[in-house]
Amino acid sequence: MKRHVLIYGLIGGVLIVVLKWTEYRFLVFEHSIEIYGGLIAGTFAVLGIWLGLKLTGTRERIVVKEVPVPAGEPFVPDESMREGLGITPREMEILGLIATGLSNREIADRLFVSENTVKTHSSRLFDKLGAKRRTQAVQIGKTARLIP
Amino acid sequence: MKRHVLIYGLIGGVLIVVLKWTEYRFLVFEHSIEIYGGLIAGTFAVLGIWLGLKLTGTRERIVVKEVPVPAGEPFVPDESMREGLGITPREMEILGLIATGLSNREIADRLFVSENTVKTHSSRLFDKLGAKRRTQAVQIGKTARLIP
DNA sequence: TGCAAAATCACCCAAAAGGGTGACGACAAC
DNA sequence: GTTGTCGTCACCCTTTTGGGTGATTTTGCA
Repeated sequence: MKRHVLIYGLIGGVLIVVLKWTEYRFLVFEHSIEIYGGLIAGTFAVLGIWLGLKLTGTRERIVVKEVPVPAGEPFVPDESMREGLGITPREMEILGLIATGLSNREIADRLFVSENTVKTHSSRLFDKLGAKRRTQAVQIGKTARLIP
Repeated sequence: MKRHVLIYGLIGGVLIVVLKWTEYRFLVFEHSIEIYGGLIAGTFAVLGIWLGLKLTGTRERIVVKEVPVPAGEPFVPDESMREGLGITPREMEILGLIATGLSNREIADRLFVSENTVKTHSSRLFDKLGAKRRTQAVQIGKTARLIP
């Protein structure tokens, strides 16, 4: 996003030069004020549109939607299943955080450990679950009742 | 969407008249070319930004509010939610396959399309869901009742 | 029947994820 | 005390993902 502002400033600088040139070229010597005005109007309109488009990259409208959710048991992780697979508590923790859609970096920050640590944990976790990807690990963990 | 362009043109026409007026009012009699140019530049930049803002469709960001409901139903994907987010059927299909833990390559093979196609589908899907990762997309899709 | 949306694919680049290996301290069990 | 598990971290290398851009074809609907 900072790049855009920079580019905008640069283009602005170039424009000043161009406009200064056109000023003496068309205005002073031929006095064609209409061309000058049109030029400025056109370029700035285009520039404005572009800026506006760039600026609205993150414009979102919040829509609150009520969603029915199955009420009932608050879910308890299957401890015996966890033990059976030889998954350590820490690995379970990582699995839960993976399931919420966090990246390794974010998990590392949340648990105050290094990203490498998270990676070894998840690596061993995937191995124990027989998963090749984190999405698969989540899927398996879900069917195994390790996570809700 | 076309209305905006029309309005833009109309305003442009009005502006030309106004500018013509200011030209004789301020420019010819006082020769303040800088003010004239600045005026045009400013107005058109603002106009352009406004147009750009109008042109970009507002993106909807779902905020799910969970409401407890008697559990038991075999799950039906929330069509209104899908439409509301502007997610296409094909993208839904990809979301479902992602949720099962498949890689892009595997999804591509299953749907008989190229991996690139799957990537663009998932890319747009993540954009619409406001997800940065596939695991997050799955999580969001789940809470939005798009997938079981 | 013509336009807009959807679906398809390619290419490049950067970031994230995953695999493999090795290492070190803490702690419990034996 | 030795052994084993657990949690921690590093480094390297490959694969996977994701972002961005651009283009073409299909198709559904006005």
